[in-house]
Amino acid sequence: MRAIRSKSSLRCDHGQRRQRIVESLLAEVFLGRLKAGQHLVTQELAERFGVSHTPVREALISLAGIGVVDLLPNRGAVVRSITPRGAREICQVRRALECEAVRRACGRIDPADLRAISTEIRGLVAARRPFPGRVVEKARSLDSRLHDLIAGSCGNAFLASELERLKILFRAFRDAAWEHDGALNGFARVAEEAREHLAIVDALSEGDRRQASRVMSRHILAGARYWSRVLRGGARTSAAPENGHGKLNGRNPSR
Amino acid sequence: MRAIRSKSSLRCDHGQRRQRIVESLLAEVFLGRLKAGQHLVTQELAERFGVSHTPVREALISLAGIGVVDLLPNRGAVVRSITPRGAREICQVRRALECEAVRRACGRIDPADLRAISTEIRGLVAARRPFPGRVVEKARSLDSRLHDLIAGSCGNAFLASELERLKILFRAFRDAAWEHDGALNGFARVAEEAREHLAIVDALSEGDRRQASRVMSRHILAGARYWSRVLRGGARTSAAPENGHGKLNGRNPSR
DNA sequence: CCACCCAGGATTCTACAGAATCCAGTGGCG
DNA sequence: CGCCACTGGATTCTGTAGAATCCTGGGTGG
Repeated sequence: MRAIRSKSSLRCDHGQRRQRIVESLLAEVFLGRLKAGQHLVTQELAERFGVSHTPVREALISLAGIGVVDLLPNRGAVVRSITPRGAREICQVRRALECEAVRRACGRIDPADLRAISTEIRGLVAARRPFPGRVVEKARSLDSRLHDLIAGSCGNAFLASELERLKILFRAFRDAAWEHDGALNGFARVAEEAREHLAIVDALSEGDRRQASRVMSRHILAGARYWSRVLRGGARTSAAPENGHGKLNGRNPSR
Repeated sequence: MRAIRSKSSLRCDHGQRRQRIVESLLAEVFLGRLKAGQHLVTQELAERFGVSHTPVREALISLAGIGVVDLLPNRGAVVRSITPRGAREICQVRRALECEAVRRACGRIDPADLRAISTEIRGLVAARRPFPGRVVEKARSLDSRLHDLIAGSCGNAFLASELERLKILFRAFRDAAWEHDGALNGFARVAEEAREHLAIVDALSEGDRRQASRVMSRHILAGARYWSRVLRGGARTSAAPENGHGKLNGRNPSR
């Protein structure tokens, strides 16, 4: 049975299956294909991914560690509800940490990196007409790069890893919002975001911690407001109320 | 083979073994029995806990999610080094989040709870002579209760769960510090801590967010300074330099 | 209404394959 | 002659699969 599987296929993803499954499931949650409250059945997932149930289970444990699913003893995993309230809560935490990071990064970032990213942001704003799809993609990538630069330069590796974790949870809302919104308000938001990014970069360039923290705070809150507005205006709420019938009582979460 | 094991022991914790192992390992890390850099071997742990290696693997994945161990692909788990730098980093993150929490908790906490905890703190300070051991224990419990009260009242469940996670990591330093310090500077710190706690409670009672955040920040930093001082002054550094020659050979048995 | 039973699924156990490390023996070089 | 790099096998550990065991929830009959 194992001989049937080609050796090369085993070699190439040995030790990576759990991670691959984690990423696939994350993507599905973020794309809304797996809705909040949905019961994740080990065996189904195993068949779908073409592996046995053990790595699936381990992937679910990892996801529970990240906070994407809840693990109920002897009953399996359910996708954690992403309520508007939960989104707000995550944004608040992220705001606190991003502000801390940007304060600490002040004066530590290589000015050349700042200039480079500043140039790119300006270029993005200037050239956003011809290829709208690409522009959105580029905007995401720039946002990610700026935040990574700050996290990486804040001199606190633990803080950086926490921000990375939050970014994963964050993408859930961002991508869901983009999907709902399409190109409706997206451009306005891209432009707004670019302005916020420039303000952050400027504050960093001048070494003004207080200002950097302030504009970062505004940036996170503006993003949160935009996403929440789009999602509320959209067709669905991304929350699943049907698991509220009192049975999944909080055995203390296994993480 | 399985018939030898008594059925009752199997039945009583089925579905909880992973959790039990996680907690045991956490306790051992915190008590210093498992030192930073130490290699955790699946099979040994399985034998020690009387289970197979699957739940042990899953427990290690959970611990990696918390951040207590590092999972190296194909090489297993090692207890994450607790360097002075890492401790400082965690403290910085915790400070940011505790300040955020206390700001949000301002005006939301039941005044009766505040009065009760305030009374207990004063009682602790007054009565700290007769039973020194008990006093330290009580001080820990009070600290924990105050922070839990704030986290639980900040109106942000996600923030509360993040703080809970940090508290777990935190205990590593705190308990290590207590162990080193014994009763040397402990009483001074207990008294100091009590004053800080009272300041926090007072600020909360008055609904002064800015002040609450300020004293909370000072409280966290003072604790960090105390622990770092004790650990530096103590006999060992709580980091394991002996595996620094790049090999990480797991020859030393894990006990 | 309560006790019992059954199906579905979660958890754990056992066995085995792949990968990394370790160690001794060998040969080259100063 | 002694020391170091390299190589081959042996060992140990991790990762995966399939089977066995156990738990939960719902249905059924008294």
